[in-house]
Amino acid sequence: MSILAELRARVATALVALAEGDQSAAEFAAMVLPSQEAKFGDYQANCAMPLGKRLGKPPREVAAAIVDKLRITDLCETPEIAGPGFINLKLKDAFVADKLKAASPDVDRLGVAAVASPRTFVLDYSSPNVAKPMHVGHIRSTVIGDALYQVLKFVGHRTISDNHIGDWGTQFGMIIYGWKHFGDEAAFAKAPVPELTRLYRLVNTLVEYHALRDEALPAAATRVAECESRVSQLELAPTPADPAEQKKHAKRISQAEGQLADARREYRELEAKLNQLDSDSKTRALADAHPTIGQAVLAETAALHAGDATNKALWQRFLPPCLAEIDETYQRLGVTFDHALGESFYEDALAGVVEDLKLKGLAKSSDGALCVFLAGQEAPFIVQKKDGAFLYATTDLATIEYRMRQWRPDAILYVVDHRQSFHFDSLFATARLWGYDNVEFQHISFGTVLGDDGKPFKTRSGSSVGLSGLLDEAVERALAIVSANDDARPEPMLSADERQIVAERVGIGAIKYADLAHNRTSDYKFSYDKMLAMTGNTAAYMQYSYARVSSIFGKGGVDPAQLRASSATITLDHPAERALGVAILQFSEALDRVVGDYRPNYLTDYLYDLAGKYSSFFENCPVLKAETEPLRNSRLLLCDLTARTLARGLNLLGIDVVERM
RNA sequence: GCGCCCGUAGCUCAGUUGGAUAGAGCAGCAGAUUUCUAAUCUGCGGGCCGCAGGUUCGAGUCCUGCCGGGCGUACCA
Repeated sequence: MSILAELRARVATALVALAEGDQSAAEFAAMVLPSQEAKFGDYQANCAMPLGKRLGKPPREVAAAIVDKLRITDLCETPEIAGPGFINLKLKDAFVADKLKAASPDVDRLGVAAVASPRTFVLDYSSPNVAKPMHVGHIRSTVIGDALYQVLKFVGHRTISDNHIGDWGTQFGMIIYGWKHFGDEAAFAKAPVPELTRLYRLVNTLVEYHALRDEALPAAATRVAECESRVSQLELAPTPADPAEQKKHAKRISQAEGQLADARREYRELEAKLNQLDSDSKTRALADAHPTIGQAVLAETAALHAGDATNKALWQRFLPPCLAEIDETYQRLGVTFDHALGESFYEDALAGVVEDLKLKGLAKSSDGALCVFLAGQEAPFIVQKKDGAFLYATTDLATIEYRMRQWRPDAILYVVDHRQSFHFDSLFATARLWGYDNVEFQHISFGTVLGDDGKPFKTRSGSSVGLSGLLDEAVERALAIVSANDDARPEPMLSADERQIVAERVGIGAIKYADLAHNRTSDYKFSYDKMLAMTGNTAAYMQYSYARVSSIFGKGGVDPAQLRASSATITLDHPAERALGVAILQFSEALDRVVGDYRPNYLTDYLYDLAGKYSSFFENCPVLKAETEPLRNSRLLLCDLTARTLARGLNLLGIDVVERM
């Protein structure tokens, strides 16, 4: 149990008589939190104020009553009542020291106990589309999902990761169409994935061309016309006499003008895009030669789904090299999955899902499509198109059915970007109506990765940035930094091979850490310079902190394993030693917070704070040159615990450390 | 139109579910290196937490209304 949990339990016990019942006591006990400032102790109980309100007694009096009932002399100094009724709790140095000593030999878990009642989690993350190159958004899903998986597992839950690969969608119709019309057997034999990517891009461009010309551009033109007429209508309308109405009227006009400007800009952008495609004579010729390519692609997809022998054979031929390519990326990221059941896995279940939804009266026909209409939602959740084809809504429902039957999870987490929140709201609501109302569904949504311009991260030419190129660049930059730094030393300490290993870990770590350190719900700007910075909350800084702590053992000729097993004790006389010691013990609290909100950035924040506490300790407390042998050993034990906490924390985030850098 | 998310220092971002004087890094200024990794550390300056009300012992955090931005919104995923 974490110190926080222990303190809450003690406070809850003290509160039972005061707060009318166990449940209420636990509620108020939850108001025990770590203190923000050292002068307020290590933890504070904030429950006396609201409780005083409820009991109609002065909060300080209530606080005194709580303190009177509190049995914590084994953990804390005498509690202090401050301000309006805060109860400040300061841990006894001896308690902290003993707990650290007890955690020290626990090499893997650092004294972190497994949860008392484990739950079963299915985690759905990464989910790339086969044949469509992976991009930054996939990294974020992969990295956040993997971190949550590792943390949940570490704290003792049963975890199942399942990579829901998109291997059955329209993109395959594109590739099949592309292969039949533009395929190059020799190129495929030589390098299958690049050839398939070429076909995907080509067909996608042609489909886009026609969609642009026949639908998007005319629609934009209509919108411009609508906006124009609205503006002129408003301008012609009589100005109201009432000043307040006048203001509203003026605002409406300016809003309409703003919308008009937006519509015109959008039209110009689409027009420019079309012109660009038009000006490429090759693209233009191909587009003219394939006027109904959009429908044809859907037809190829439908044929695949219907079991067409040719298309199925092509699918079976194309899938393996695509999966191999994706696996290569996972290998580089150090990510593995328990299962990778793609969309195609559910092919046979889809008709049954729809049938069952109809049978239960949940799905109704509307405009020829089978829809689930949900309370409070205008747009229906479509489970079968009017042409008979199934959608990802159908697959997702079939997936829920399978996962519930197969693994009986308490929770299913989907790590998918925030733009799909509407889909997941509908999916979860439908699943509950369907009978899966006893499971926690969570859309672990995350924000968009932006470029320097504040727009979604793209290359200069506007295409999305390929994943491997992204990793390559990070590693390349890391190598330059590592080398420059090492060269600047009086005597360089790293061999060329070592530099390469360090660069790989620092570079990949930088990208992962940047994804994890930001609050997942917000967008963030992708910047190599920032993520590879040696100061601030970055992987490089954390890895450096680790290397710095670790080096002490080599320098001092100390074997950490022997030290842990020895009778050496820990003393916490210096404030920096004490602060570091308390921080180490709070590792499990950080993990609890990650699990509570599914937010890995609580762990990065914790690790950054821990590294800061270590820096302060490092500045103030000589370790190898400590005045006495016991003090030296005590400090070495702190260093060892710090190093292992940093390494374990980073490891849970999927980031590797190095001993020297 | 409707729905969801966001607005915190010049910039990039945190903010422990309502707690005490709002924090980091970068950038700026001033310091620390015969030292255990200076890829570091210490200090200073910098804030009507978008605006206006409300809820209460207490609001960056909750509610309402505005302003500004992003995303989504019937057969792609």
